[in-house]
Amino acid sequence: MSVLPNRDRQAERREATRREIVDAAWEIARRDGLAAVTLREVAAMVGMRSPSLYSHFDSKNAIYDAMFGQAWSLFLAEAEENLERLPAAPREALLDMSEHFFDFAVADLARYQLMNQRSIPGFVPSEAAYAPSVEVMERFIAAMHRLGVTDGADIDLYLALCGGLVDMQLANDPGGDRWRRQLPRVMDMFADDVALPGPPLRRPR
Amino acid sequence: MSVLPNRDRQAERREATRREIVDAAWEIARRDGLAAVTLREVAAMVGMRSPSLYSHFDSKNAIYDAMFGQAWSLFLAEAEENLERLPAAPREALLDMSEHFFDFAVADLARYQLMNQRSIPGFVPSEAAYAPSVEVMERFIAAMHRLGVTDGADIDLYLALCGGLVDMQLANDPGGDRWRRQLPRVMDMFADDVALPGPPLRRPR
DNA sequence: GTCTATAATGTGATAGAC
DNA sequence: GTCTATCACATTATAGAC
Repeated sequence: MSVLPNRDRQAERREATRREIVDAAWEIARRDGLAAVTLREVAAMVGMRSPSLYSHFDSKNAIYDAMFGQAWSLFLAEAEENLERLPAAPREALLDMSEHFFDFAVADLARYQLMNQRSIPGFVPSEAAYAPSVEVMERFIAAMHRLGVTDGADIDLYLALCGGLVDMQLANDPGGDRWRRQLPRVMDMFADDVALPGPPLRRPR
Repeated sequence: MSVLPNRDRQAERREATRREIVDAAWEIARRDGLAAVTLREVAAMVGMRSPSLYSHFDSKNAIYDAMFGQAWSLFLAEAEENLERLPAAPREALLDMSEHFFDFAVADLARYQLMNQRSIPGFVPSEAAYAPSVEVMERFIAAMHRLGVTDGADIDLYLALCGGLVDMQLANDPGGDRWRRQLPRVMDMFADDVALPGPPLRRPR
């Protein structure tokens, strides 16, 4: 009878190479912008010629797709962790969630553009790469329900508030905290509007 | 003595051609995305070969630069108009401004990306193209002052609120009004927070 | 000044040898 | 799985006709 190894070393090696390629693409994207990624430079960074990349990815967009999925998977893992350890007080919990999202977004502009803006013409994430972002959304909505926020419009609003602060921070004060420090104020405005209990996060004016 | 014509017909023709080129670029950008603009297609649309474009623009980025300047100049013209005819009631005025910005932004995704997001690697707007956006900002701040909003942090917040709703609308409900219809609510939240007088725009919950 | 013709360089992608 | 060779095409630039 044949004896199968319990680990597929070849598949592991292959996965490691795919990861190397994706990491190189991230490095270029962070340095020069998402659209500045070229297959030649990616290949050079991992010690290949560009055609060899096609043994690992079907196209350049397939690399973007892997980057998209990886970014959302990472955020999903962080969000699971974050949502489990939320403060008991609803307003504190809101602030905690928003700060976590904000810091993740602001840490990497290229990543944020890939995850949340459609800046690469023709790139549409695959079902598989999209899945973790759906999962994030489901868990986020569940967490909001536990805080007492159940109306879809309220959740839409919360997302717009966080996203707006992030966008301004990235566009007009990268590396600073001019918009980040308004998070407690905005969370209070939101909590007041949806009538969440508890003392305000900051002193009223 | 020499008689100079009082109109430079040649310069006029030249300006008209530049405008044709920019319009063609907008058409492609709206159809396929900002980064999908190619000199070949632009040239073909205006009946030229691509090298001829260099008689009118120094580079592809110079075309983006003209587009950037044109978009902000158009918004400046609209904003001047809008800011002159604001309702007297501060809350109504806030809503009016935000709806105007929102509708302008949502009407053209490619234009919004060029104006407000850095999605073209290496493209940095020139001083001249940037000028109208600075002018918009100055006039907007003056208008806010007239409404009684003078704190820089409050103005930062207002911009983030509007931008956040726009981004969500464009990304998650293009063509719809899922976030637009929250504008009155958000304007009330803001007006309450900065203690603007007047009745609320919408019925409190 | 404005165009056509052409070319140098760089890009994503494919075919086929090994 | 990686390479060489090559493709089709875009970008950018120069030379020269008109």
